[in-house]
Amino acid sequence: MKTISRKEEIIAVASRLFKDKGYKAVSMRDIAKAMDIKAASLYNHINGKQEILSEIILKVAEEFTVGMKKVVSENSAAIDKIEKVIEMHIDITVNYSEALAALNNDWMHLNDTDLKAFVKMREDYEENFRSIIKQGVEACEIKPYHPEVILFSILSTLRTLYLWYQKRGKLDVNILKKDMVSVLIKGLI
Amino acid sequence: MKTISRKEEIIAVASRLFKDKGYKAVSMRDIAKAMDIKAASLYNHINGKQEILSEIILKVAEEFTVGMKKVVSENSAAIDKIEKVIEMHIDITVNYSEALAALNNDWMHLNDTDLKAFVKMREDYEENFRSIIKQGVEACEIKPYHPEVILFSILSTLRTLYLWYQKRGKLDVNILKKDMVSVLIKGLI
DNA sequence: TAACAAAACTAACGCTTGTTAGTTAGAATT
DNA sequence: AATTCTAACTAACAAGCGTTAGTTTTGTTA
Repeated sequence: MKTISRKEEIIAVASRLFKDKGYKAVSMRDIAKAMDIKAASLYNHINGKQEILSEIILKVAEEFTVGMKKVVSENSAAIDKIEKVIEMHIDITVNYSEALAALNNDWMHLNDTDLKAFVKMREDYEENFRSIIKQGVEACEIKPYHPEVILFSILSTLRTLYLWYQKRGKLDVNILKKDMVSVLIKGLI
Repeated sequence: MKTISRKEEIIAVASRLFKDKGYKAVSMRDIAKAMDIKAASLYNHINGKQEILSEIILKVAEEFTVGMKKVVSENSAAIDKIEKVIEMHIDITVNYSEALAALNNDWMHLNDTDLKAFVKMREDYEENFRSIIKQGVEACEIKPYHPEVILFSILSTLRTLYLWYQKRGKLDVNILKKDMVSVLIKGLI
């Protein structure tokens, strides 16, 4: 009986519109028109425009947080952890490809409370990733580049992946994982 | 006697504001307030909001186009060309760090004519880069990964560099170049 | 000092924005 | 059959938007 509620439908439609034009450039009337109803009707299901943005962004942000926590708690080599993070990132990209645009570009339009929560999650995520890389450098699993540059390089690639995943016609996930892991990691060892 | 005109001043201030909140979230009154004048006064120097965006984006886009053309015309190994592209990207990032946010996030709000021009430049740029990589793979200078994945990986990193360059307190350019070239290229050969 | 141009100002325009109030049609429950 | 609930509707609000017209200030040149 698992059907999607009207609220989830609004969020899905909004995600798609936000992806193309950005949060501020999409009006409630735009969202309503895309659903063939009037703007006022949206308020039977959601409390406001900002709430839509929160639901989109925080849901995915929590996925990242949970995924990272799982990887960190593993008892394995740093290089394997990095591989796991890359694969986790790709999985989330595939499952939430529409939401990632808002997460990357419109997070600053969250309300104060949600903004603080988001920034905290993001900082923690980066800090965890940084620790894994440092651990790998110290254990000599990874070449002694500046950890910050490695972190930045991998993270930029993963964070922009959603753009290419959509443009290049939704490639096969397993092939994608294999290629990305190769390109991003092989140079480090 | 090279002083900056009022128009250039507006564009500089707008770049900074667009970087933080995005084109659509910044009003003409915001820009004016940041310059301690009234919104209407801006129109003594510029024709409209969209013109500001065009000036910001197209100026940098042309820098990239010119830079790429120079690299392509060189008579050198593919791997050296890639290195040159990376260095060129870093130079532009350092010189136009404020403008790059608009170029990356707000290009879709350009007017029809400028939008077409921008998209064309961007496609040409990517196509040139792709050719260099293919050439490198065929000449066995580069490992035989899928060229598209290599292109995507390098380009995402370079395109997001402006964010980190600002956050990490404006690192030294030459060190940055050396590290980036290492991390991005060493894994390929 | 008078004339001029540059660049600021005030006031207002038509339009869009997010949102609220009150109403109505149809389906589900009693 | 009567009631309640759900989800749509119309109409309107105050605030903010980009932009224009007309006016005043300011600084330079004749």
